[in-house]
Amino acid sequence: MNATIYDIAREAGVSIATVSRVFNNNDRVTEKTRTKVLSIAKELGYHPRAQAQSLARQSTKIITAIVPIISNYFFMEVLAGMQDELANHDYDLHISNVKTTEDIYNQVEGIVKRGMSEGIIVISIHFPDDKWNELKPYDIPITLIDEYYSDFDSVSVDSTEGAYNATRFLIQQGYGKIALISAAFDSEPVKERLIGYRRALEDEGQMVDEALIVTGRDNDRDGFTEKNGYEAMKTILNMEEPPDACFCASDIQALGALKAMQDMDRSIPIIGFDDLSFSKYLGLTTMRQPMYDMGKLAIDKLIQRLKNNTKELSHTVFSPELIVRSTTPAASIAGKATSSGVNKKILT
Amino acid sequence: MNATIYDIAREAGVSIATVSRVFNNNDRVTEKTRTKVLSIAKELGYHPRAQAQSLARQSTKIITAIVPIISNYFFMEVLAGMQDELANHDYDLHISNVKTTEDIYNQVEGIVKRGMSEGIIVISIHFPDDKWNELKPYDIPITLIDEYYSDFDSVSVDSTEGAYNATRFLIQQGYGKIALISAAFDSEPVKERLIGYRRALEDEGQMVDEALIVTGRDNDRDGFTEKNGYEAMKTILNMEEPPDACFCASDIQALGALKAMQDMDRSIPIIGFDDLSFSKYLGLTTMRQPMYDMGKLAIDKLIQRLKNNTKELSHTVFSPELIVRSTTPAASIAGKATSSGVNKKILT
DNA sequence: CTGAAAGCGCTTACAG
DNA sequence: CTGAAAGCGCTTACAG
Repeated sequence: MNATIYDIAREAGVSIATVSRVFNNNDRVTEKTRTKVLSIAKELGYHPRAQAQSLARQSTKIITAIVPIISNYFFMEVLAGMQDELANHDYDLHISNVKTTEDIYNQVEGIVKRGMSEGIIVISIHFPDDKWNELKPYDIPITLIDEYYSDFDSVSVDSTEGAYNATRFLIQQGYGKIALISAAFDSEPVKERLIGYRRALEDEGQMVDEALIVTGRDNDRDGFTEKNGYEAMKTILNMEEPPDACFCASDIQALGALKAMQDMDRSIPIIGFDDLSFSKYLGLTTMRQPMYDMGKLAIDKLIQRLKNNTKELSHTVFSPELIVRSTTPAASIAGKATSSGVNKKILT
Repeated sequence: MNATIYDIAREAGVSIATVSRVFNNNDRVTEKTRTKVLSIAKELGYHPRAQAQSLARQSTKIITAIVPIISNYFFMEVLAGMQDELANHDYDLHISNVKTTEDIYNQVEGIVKRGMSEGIIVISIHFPDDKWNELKPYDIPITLIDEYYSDFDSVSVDSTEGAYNATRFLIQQGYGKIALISAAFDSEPVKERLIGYRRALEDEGQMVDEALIVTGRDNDRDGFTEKNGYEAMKTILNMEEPPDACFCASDIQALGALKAMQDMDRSIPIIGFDDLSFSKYLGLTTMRQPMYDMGKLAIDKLIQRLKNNTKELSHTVFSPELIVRSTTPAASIAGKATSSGVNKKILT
């Protein structure tokens, strides 16, 4: 069952060039020859070997996605979008995940150098400009997701704006003292969300109370875990003077925070960030990142560039969209029962 | 920056064989030669091309995972386990997803034939035995996840047993009339769960009431969606004589079902199936599938076989573990308030 | 329409 | 320790 083009050629009484042409749908082959080759190929279970084609064609038809870790809802949704878009094109998807415990740049560079793929999508990896710059000479198209660098195509979300709007929304709903559940402080999106949070408060003439910026102890996945949110909310609810409402850096943490409220039988309004597929079913108000679309668009951009490397750079920055659900009732009505079953009680 | 082994050899004044040996850590190279080659390689940004190595070595160092669709929590957790285990080995992960709208077998066979990888993991794809048998002659190790075929290594979960125990648990908790929220009836795991559900009722001397077996209209992802569960639960709660409790074929549907209960401000005990990472934070009682471990184990088995193809076949069948949380209080106390905030009211 | 031959970038016995 | 050469399985000008 490991027939090669030579076996087919011999059996069919043609040259290997002809066999190759048949499999490449080259029209300069008689129908008769084609039929014969195909039937023999089928008989012998022949199929062109991917690596040999890649080498001879100098093109691998593979796109590599580099991700820091796979078990994360954000990546999953992005990946889903990538897969769906890829289905429309003649490329295979290869996934390389880099260990965040080792030098990330070296790992990324290694993947780029190996030349396994024709194009690369880097998801949620943050480098200073000079590092990205070092990657340019390899001359392989790179598209960034959740990151910006001037010389590569990119698609990202304005986290600062999202955090700003989330915080303002809470203020508009009538809440004065707003906490922030943060994730790892050295995470790039977290930094941006912190800026938006601070800016919103400042624009309202409020002093930022650093004690109100909390995060859980769990630092797995940069703190973007249910557990982290759970711990953070416990901290918040145990404060001497708890806040009136809370902006949470991610939906997954918000889920943990919601559970903490239930366990303590208390509740404060909360808004998340992401809009994961299950958030709708949690009644969670959140700032939506179009993750699936980001994945699709990134593949689209990369493939466009693969076709035409001279096309101008394209940077797309999505604005997170406010999705109001039931975890953020207006302060004026917050004392009353809500149908969500979540905000049963508002702390005073 | 597209230096090849020839460029390095020329610059270093050695043969390409020597350069190759340096990069393969062959010890029959003088330290001096090695150092020189390495420094020139670094200077020229050289790195062995993956495809060329694969072709020459007749080994690709790639494992392909074939999945029907990626945006599914089950796959995501399995994939996470695979990635983590793979990190301990010298293999790259390639992901091919097959379209369920086209002939799945042909797609799988095509992937196998292309010879891109040395080993294949097939996740949640179900074929009759003769189809799996057709794949044997290709002589590439295949490990099945969530499926069983006698001649390939496999790791799966006993869905029937899980459903049986879930149903019995509900009965033991004191509920008499138990509904089943099913997903697509032609899905293999769903079929098995249905069997377990029926068997449990029969063992209790109950007639199976077909009207109590419902599913939502949403048939995306075989019906394993929040939406499907939401719809199904609405149907259930709108019955003339609603059931006392409900076994749900998946946690993701259970999440939708929980939301339906909230929206209708009613509630019945519910048990799910999967134990997704967020289920804990929903307080959802469920039958746990060790998805992450399944992924790890599958990679482990595949790599063992890659090392020694004569080792005997290994089939692992996990038993789902009952995880009791707050959505399934005993009937005797169900009327009282629970701290979960979910079972606020039990239908009578 | 078809074939002979070079080339893709490596690895690896075989000699020395 | 090192090199010359064959080979991995294809593709693709170049001729005819």
